[in-house]
Amino acid sequence: MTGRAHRDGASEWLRLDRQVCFPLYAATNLMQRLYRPLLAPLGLTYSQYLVLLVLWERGRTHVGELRDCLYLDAGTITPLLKRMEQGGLVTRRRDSKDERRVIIALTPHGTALREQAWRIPEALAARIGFDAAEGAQLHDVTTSLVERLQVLVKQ
Amino acid sequence: MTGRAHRDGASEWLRLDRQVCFPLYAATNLMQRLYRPLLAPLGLTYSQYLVLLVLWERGRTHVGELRDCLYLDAGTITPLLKRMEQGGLVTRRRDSKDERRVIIALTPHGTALREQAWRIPEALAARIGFDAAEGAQLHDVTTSLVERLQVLVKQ
DNA sequence: AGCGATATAGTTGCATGCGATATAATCAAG
DNA sequence: CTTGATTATATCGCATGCAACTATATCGCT
Repeated sequence: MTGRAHRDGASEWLRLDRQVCFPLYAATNLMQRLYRPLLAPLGLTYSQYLVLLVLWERGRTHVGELRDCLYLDAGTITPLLKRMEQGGLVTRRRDSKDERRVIIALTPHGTALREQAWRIPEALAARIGFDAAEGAQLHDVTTSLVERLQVLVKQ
Repeated sequence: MTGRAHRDGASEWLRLDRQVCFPLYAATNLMQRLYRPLLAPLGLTYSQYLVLLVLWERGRTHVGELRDCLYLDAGTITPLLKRMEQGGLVTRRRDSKDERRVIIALTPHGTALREQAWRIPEALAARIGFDAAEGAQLHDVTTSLVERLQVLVKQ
């Protein structure tokens, strides 16, 4: 492979508008910027909101389950849950059946937020103005990408 | 609207597997986890790599142009560029034509990294194993989302 | 020239997000 | 029963990412 071939390869592969991952990255940043003013009145960040989505469905879980559900690292989820405990959203206590585990459960305040939160995704969908087909396509493409990436990250 | 209707609405809108933004968020995190071990040998983070993509195309720019290209905030891009200057990747100097601006240019080291970087997107595409159609669909869907979100974030 | 408005970067404070490492509890093989 | 391996969280250091605010330079209007 010649130096010239390297440069030609670079021209193709290194163009910003050819990157698949960059619009994903940009969309995620912009999306969180749209969520922020909607979640701030509830005292929530986007990742805290995701934790609550899981808890509102399951009632209670443990740290590892949240980590797996949200595709996060242990070093991310533990401080996140401690901040949510400080904020009165969840409780953390060791599982008496297995003292390695920590059970995460909703406080009354965390439970009550559900009644205010359910309007947020609706409001956002309306604001973005997706029609059903576009929204479904985006959902399906990104969900299948997550499934594929998850396997690769685990090796 | 009754309390019962609220809860029914919540059941639909607040399910994690119905969220459009969550798989976007998860895919971005996983994707950066895949990039990290490829970029670490070059001493780069993902956002630093994106800055270099722009500079390899344009040669030199100023801070605001990078901020706009990458859809980042001023509070993100300035410290990022200072770290890249510390790392010997770029230079920062005031524009003599307009002292408000700061010109960002590549150092020889930053320029030379292009010869090692061009294999990264290729390697990643191969690793993820997208066929051309899937990759194109993902690119198009997320790119059009970015365009739409960009308008909303600017108000 | 003078001055208020605008544009461009920088600064501060806070919340992620992750790799590497540490700690404690449970499991498993003998 | 004991001891090494495994599992479940926690901790630490570093790099983002953003809102709010600040400082400086340029522009526009008179």
